[in-house]
Amino acid sequence: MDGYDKYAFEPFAVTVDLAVFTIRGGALHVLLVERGQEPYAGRWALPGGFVRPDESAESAARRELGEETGLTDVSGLHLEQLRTYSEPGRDPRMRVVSVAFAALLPHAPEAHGGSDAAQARWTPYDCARELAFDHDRILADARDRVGAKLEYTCLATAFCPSEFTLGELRQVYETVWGTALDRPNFRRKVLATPGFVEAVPGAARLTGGRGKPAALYRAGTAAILHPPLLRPTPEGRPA
Amino acid sequence: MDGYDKYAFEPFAVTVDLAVFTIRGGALHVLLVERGQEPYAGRWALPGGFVRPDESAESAARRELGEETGLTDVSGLHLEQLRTYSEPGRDPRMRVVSVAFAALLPHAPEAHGGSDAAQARWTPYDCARELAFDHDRILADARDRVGAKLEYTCLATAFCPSEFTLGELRQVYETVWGTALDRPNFRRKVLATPGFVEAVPGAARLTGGRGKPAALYRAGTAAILHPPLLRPTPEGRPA
DNA sequence: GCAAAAGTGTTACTACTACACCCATGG
DNA sequence: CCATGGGTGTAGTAGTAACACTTTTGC
Repeated sequence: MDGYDKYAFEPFAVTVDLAVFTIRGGALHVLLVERGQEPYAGRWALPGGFVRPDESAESAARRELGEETGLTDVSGLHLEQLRTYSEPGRDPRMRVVSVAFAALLPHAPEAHGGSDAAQARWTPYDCARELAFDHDRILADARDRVGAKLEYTCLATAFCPSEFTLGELRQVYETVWGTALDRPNFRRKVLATPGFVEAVPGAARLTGGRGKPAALYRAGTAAILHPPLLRPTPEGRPA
Repeated sequence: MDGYDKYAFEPFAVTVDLAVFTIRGGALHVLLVERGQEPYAGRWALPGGFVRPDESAESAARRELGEETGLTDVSGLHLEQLRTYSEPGRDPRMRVVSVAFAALLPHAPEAHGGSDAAQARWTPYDCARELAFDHDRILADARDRVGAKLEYTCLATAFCPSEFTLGELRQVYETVWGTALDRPNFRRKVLATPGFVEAVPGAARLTGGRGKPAALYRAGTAAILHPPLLRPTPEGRPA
């Protein structure tokens, strides 16, 4: 098993697949591209592409993210490796091993084709069904991971613009988790966690057109949330 | 980026690397193999090998686990995908992308060469330094992941034999985390979590030669631990 | 008896839950 | 004025931390 022979095994292709999430109109959206060729021609799929010989999977994912979203600067965006999908039959043509990533975007630029001709579109998560390859599963895994990470990390700010209200931050949780949170308790929890958010002095903004203007905050420097912000136990869990 | 051409890119080799943990004498140990050839000849490395054309990375990892440990049945052992390492220069000879896994073994069978000739040895985690390739980093990542998963899953029972005492289970936490836990509180926490452990009626065992015989338990059916069993905040964390 | 490990009890405190309530703004 | 969303207060409770204490074994 230790003999490295470049030709001892059938070559593998290595790709990256991206689950790019954003929140639009109170619903979780994911970026999909329409496939132009077989297999799965005409079907929607997660954006992605080959890892080039001179780059890591992380570099490839960030490059693809820029190409697909059309954003000029993707260096600050949160990009997280999920896991690698390697079942032998997952691509009918050849052996393709895919490293999956999740990305979180604050504001949704209208999707466009990017550098290649493929059509790209923001799709509500619940409508993203019957994707090409095993992308249904990758997408579901990505959402699970993002939801879990909201509990014990400060990841939620990655969905928000540089300045945001606590109501917008709470909407991130409610949208990803699909549950309502108690507003006063959420506020206290966030403010009691040092480094989660920092206030923008004096700034305020109206959110829904009505109501009291809300104070603005920026993302803090902390990365983990301790103690965690546990989602309400839906029912299936013990305790 | 969507043109699948098997020869458009330099071929990648795909391997698995395994961080196999066990607990021996109150210390966390990891299984290492000695490399017989360049590069890194004579250095210690994590066990692993190529993914074959007809198997997934998970299958390859379980196959390698059986070969390296000499265990006849590895089907029930906990095996968890960590992440994939794909930096271009991580193997000096060719482009190797490696999917890393962590495995947890209850009792430590004396290591032996396994099916191939390489020497294998259980090494205390703290002595596993200067490994081949980027295995230092993989090993550190594996330990971090296992430590984190002890907090919110029932994974700790994977380190224990089929019947174990609560003292042994507590030692798992203390060994992996490197901190002491309050014995009475740990006991209550574990027993208060439905499905974590189930009592073996009437059974008892002496643990340290002295002391009161401890009741025996088996691993339960629950997988997640809710609420989590948080490790004592070392200092670096907020709150 | 003494040391060691298992097991039980108790108190104080943290953190969260579920509300009621007030404030500021647009219509 | 009312509806809407932001912000504050507070009592009850679940869960944890930090002990003291008893029990059962080997030496």
